[in-house]
Amino acid sequence: MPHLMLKDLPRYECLLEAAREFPELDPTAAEAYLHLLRTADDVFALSESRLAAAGISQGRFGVLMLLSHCSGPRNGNASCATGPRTPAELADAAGVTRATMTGLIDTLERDGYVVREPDPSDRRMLLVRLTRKAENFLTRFLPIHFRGASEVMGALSDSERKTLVRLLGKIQHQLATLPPPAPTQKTA
Amino acid sequence: MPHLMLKDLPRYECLLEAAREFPELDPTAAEAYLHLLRTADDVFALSESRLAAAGISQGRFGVLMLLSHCSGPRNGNASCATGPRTPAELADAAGVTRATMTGLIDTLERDGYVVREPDPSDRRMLLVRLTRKAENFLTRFLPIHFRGASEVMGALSDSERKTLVRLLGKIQHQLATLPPPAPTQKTA
DNA sequence: CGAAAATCATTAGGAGGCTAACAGTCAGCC
DNA sequence: GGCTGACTGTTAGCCTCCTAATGATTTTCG
Repeated sequence: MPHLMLKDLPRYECLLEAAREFPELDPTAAEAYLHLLRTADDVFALSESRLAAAGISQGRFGVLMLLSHCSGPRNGNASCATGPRTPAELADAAGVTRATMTGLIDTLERDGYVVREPDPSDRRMLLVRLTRKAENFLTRFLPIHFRGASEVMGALSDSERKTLVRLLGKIQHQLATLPPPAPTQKTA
Repeated sequence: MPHLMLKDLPRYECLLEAAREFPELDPTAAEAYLHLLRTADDVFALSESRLAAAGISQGRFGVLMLLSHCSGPRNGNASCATGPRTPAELADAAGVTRATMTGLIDTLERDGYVVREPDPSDRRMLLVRLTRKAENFLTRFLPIHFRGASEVMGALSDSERKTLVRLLGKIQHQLATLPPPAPTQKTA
């Protein structure tokens, strides 16, 4: 659900002009910043529209993906081992709250994609399982999804992709070092 | 309000493994694709948390930004000329529906950041205007906002920023050439 | 002139986020 | 054996986004 606002990015001259008023505005930084958000938003929107055409939302699709690579036969591969099964594990893996995951599972269960089953060993817990319908959906849709990603990234060569990943990695690393924001003081 | 799901990106070996099952999955494309969405989501989340600390949401902030560079004195610069004034113009500029803009203006007006005024020349229309409170807010917050963007992009040198913008531009161009998705057929 | 079409902003209802509070269940520790 | 605390999933209420339908107004054109 992209909502970046600012559909049309300001042109570089506008950034330069704004920088005269705000010395904190670094034009090249702002340009890269806005392009990053804008491009990712467009990519996200395309993915979402494809999912919507298939009748599912990003959030729900994410849950199906998380469940898919654990409901199949266990592969011994340690790197891609058992996935989440309980609502709490799904929430942690997806990066949303448990309340949100409850809502997602509600709609997925209503639409017949998953079922909740009690955990025999701990009555507090539930186990979420994909239905046949969900497996059929994934079998049908995942090729479309992967092909879509390949098409988007088809604009870049292999070395360009590596460069992009490297630059994004630097940004990620920078994000990890930045302190969390404190509440803005009302009075100067 | 980022909700990318997939908090932890799959490792490259997992992509390779998945590619054995799905020939449509191009591992380097998927890697770049996921990193792009993930990084932008993190950047967006940081920005949102700073805005939340200042007591405003991304959507509302976007509206204030759109209104800010038009309510001031008219500069003759054609590149940064008059901004939107009516709810419909704001919705178009922001890339949201008019109904959504109505809701945003509702809360902004409730909180005293904007006022609605009737358009004297067309009684269907309204003019949205920033209040003194909103201008004070922007004066106080924009430096924080710009500094935040600079900090994030501080991870990259000037040439790296140029490279990033260039690669993102290629992706944007590719997006523009891709056809819009058709509804997924239920039957193969 | 007057009816049809277009455009305006809004409302209603749904989805997916969040926080906070809740009842049920398990584990530990006197 | 029975508290206490930690953990489970859920509920309730709020926010922002969407689509679709509505009423009011302007514009267009026969």
